[in-house]
Parts: sequence; structure tokens; C-alpha cells
Amino acid sequence: MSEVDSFFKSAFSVDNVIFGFDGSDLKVLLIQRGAPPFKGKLALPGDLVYPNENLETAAERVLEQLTGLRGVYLEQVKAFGAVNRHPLGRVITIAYYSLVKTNDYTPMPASFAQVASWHTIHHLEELAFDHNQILHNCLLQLQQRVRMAPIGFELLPPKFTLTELQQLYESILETELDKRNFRKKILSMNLLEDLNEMQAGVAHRPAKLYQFDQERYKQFVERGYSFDL
Amino acid sequence: MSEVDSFFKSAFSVDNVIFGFDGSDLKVLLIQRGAPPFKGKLALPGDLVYPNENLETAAERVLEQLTGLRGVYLEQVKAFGAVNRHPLGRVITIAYYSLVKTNDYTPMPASFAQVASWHTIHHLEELAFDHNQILHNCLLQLQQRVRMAPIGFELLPPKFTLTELQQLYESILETELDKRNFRKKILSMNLLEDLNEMQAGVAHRPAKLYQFDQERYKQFVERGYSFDL
DNA sequence: TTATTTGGTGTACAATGAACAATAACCCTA
DNA sequence: TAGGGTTATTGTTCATTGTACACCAAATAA
Repeated sequence: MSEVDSFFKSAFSVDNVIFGFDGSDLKVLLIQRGAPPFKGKLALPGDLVYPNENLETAAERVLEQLTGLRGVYLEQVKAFGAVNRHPLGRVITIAYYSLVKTNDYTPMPASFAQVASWHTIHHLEELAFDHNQILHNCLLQLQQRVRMAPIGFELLPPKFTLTELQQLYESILETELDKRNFRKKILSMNLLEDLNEMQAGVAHRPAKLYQFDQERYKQFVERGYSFDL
Repeated sequence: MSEVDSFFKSAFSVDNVIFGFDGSDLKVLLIQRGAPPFKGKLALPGDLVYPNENLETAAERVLEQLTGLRGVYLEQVKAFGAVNRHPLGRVITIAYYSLVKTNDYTPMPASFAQVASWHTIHHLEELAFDHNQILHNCLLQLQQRVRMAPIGFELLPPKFTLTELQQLYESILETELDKRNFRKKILSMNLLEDLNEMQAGVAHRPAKLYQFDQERYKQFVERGYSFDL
């Protein structure tokens, strides 16, 4: 094998950290590996990148095959390429994370996974490959991004209460927030529209429902507003 | 060729955006390509990753071969993998940026570059491959990081004046800062040590010289303090 | 009807950010 | 050596933002 050829004895994959929110906790969608290596272990959904496929396209494909979802928030984090990270050869993986509304999600068997399920982020068991490290990095990036732009909203259903929104932030940032200060801040951004609707069927005072102002949301994402909570 | 083999018909490289500061402007170290494709064009220094080489090791190697420097600040930004980004085949590149003190730098001919020189960041000519895009992304990341941790200091000589420090930040962030507010803020962090030395040989009132408190610097980098200016 | 649970609201104080100008110290030149 | 040129150094005031904190309201369940 020539020296140049040896450079081409390698492959790329994408791995996708798919975040969801169940109303009280931040979750990640993991698959159970059906084949060696790491057969039976939990792992991030991922696949090799096709020779004529862009990286982001591959990440979108993994997401769609597993969840049926298209057009959701997706962002590259970084590449992981330790020499021995994959037991079968040199495989560099590009990590992405995406934000999905768990209600929209319909489980689908993908070529790379028969079983997928949601797991709480914190205190997670050992994953295949270097996926714990990848997940940790993606979570850090999400925690940073969520302070710069209101992307956390991607995780909520169309109508939500302020308490749900607060719990989402608390869950992502692993912190507790003051209720009054949170509401004051979030409402002062003019990002939310009061729907003049109420929660129904709850055994306590019902909360108002809100949705996002799509226009202002776009502005915030593009300008990358600062958003400390 | 089997389908599995076709996945391995690809290669990866690292490209390194090497930032420097000449006392008044932020610079980037570019090479002139000596061979096709893009022969004669300016490009980021980079090289293919060896089969048994970690990504970060490869980035350090590119840096050392070009500048003789080791142990400088180096950070991965992200991977660039558009199908047609390289005219000779599928090559995914992992982008890094590093921060060097231009005084320490001694130009060295590397295997991948005979000529390297500093260029001002802003209003740059067209580079080879997708290197304008890569450079732009690295600059954005630097601008973000420099607000989170005092890494800008990596670009300064051991002794410096407050005006030099301010010009560094202005150059990175492409903004103007108020002198009094800048000094108040930076001094309140207890990050600087007054050396009780003065500038010499300047045709005006000489400025005090400062250096960093290494201990506090480490704390700031580790904790990722917030650092708005 | 009462208990339980969560929703909703305002104020006072502290900390931070932003705007702003006059004097000091050095070198150079006439 | 006196005066001009240039950059260094320093504080205050005001506006904005952050932070801590407690009580009443509205629904269901028993």
C-alpha cells in the first residue's frame, strides 16, 4: 500500500445528540447497538457519511431515519478523532446536536438502530465508543448557545406555560431560577404572545398559555442576542 | 470497489488559523501554495492527518513545523466537509485556531509551505479552497471565547501596557472601547501585576508595564469567567 | 367547605454599565 | 531651555440591570 493510499484508509461518521424535553427534564435519544462492537450498549445515533454526502446532510439523514423529523434545529459541535476511538479502524466522527419537540417524534426503526429511547441527561450510564465525551461536549455547547439565543424554544410544544419554559431552562442549565425575575425578564423581551387561553384539567389554578412571536424569534437567532438568566 | 471500500476513499486534514498581534492589529499567518491545486494562492497552513495521529497532534505539528512553537493555545473550531470543497477528492478538514506571540515566532520552511507571512484579518483577499469561510468561523469563535476567558493575553508579550491590551481587544472585537472604563474593569479583576517598570524610548509620557498573574489567569481559563468589555 | 397545589404579581436595594475631560510626563525642536 | 506634540493616567454621576424576597388567587380533590 502506498503512503498516499494509507491516508485514505479511514472513514467519517456523524453522531447526533438529539435533545428533547418531556415537560420537566432534558432528555437525549439513545439507541441500543444491535451489532458489535459494543453490541447491546447504549450509543448516540450515528452513521457513516456517504462519499458524496455533505456532513450536515448526513446528520439530517440520521435524524430523519430515526425520528421522521425534518427541518429541526441542528448544529455542529466539533470533530472527535482520537486514533483508537473506534475499535475497527480509524473513524473520525463529527458531532451534531439537534433539538426536537418530543410530541412530534414518532419512533422509526433505522438501518443503524432498531431500538431508540429517551434517557435523562444527568447521571447517565456508560455509552459505547467515546459517546459519553461527545454527549458532554454537546451539552456544554447547548448550555452556552441557550444563553446567546432563544433556541431552547425549539424544545417546547407550540403552546406552553411560563412555568414549563422556566423548567426547561432550569433543566438545561442545571440551576434554579427565581420565578418572578425569570418572568420579568422573559416577558420584557417581547418574544412571547399571550394566547388568552388557559391550561385545562389541572388540579390547581390553571396557567396562561403562550406561543412565540416568530418574527422576533428569528431576529434573536440571527443577531445572537445576549440572554443571561 | 465494494461499497464499504468506497467509504474509505476519503481523507482528512487539519487547517490552522494562527492568530498573532503586532501591537496594533490582529493578524493571521498564511502560506503561499507551491503546488496545485490553487498554486500561488494564499491559504491556511494545514496538512493531511497521519493514519495514527490524533487530530490535535496534527494541528500542533502543523503549527510547530511552520513556526517552531510548541505548547501554545490551540482550540478546535469545527469540521468542514462539503463534498466539493477539495478538487482532488473527498477531504474533510478539521479547523483549529491558535494564538501565538509574534515575537516568539521564527519563520520555518515546512513540508507544506515555503513562504508564510502575516496578513491583516479584515478585508482579506480570496484564499484557496474554502479557507475564507474557515477563517471567518475561527474569527467568530475567537471573538466569542475572548469574552468568556482572558485568552487574548496569549497574544501579548510578557510585559505590556494597558493601551496595548486595549488595542488587542479592540482589534479582536472590531470595536472601540472607552479607555477609563476598560482600565477600571481590567484592573478590578486582579489579573494584572504592576511591574513598577516604565516604557522606555517613546516620544511621549511612558506607560506602566504589566504582566499577568499566572495563578489567576489559570483560574479564569478553567472557570470560564464572563468577561464582557 | 376545606385542604392542597400551582399561578401570578411588585418593590427596594445593590451592582454594574456608560458617558465624559482635565492634568501629567516624556521627547523633540527651535 | 521653553514650548509644542503626544500619549498616560485618573473619578464621578447617572442610568440600567440584577437580586432578593412573600402574599393572594384559582382550580381540583377529598
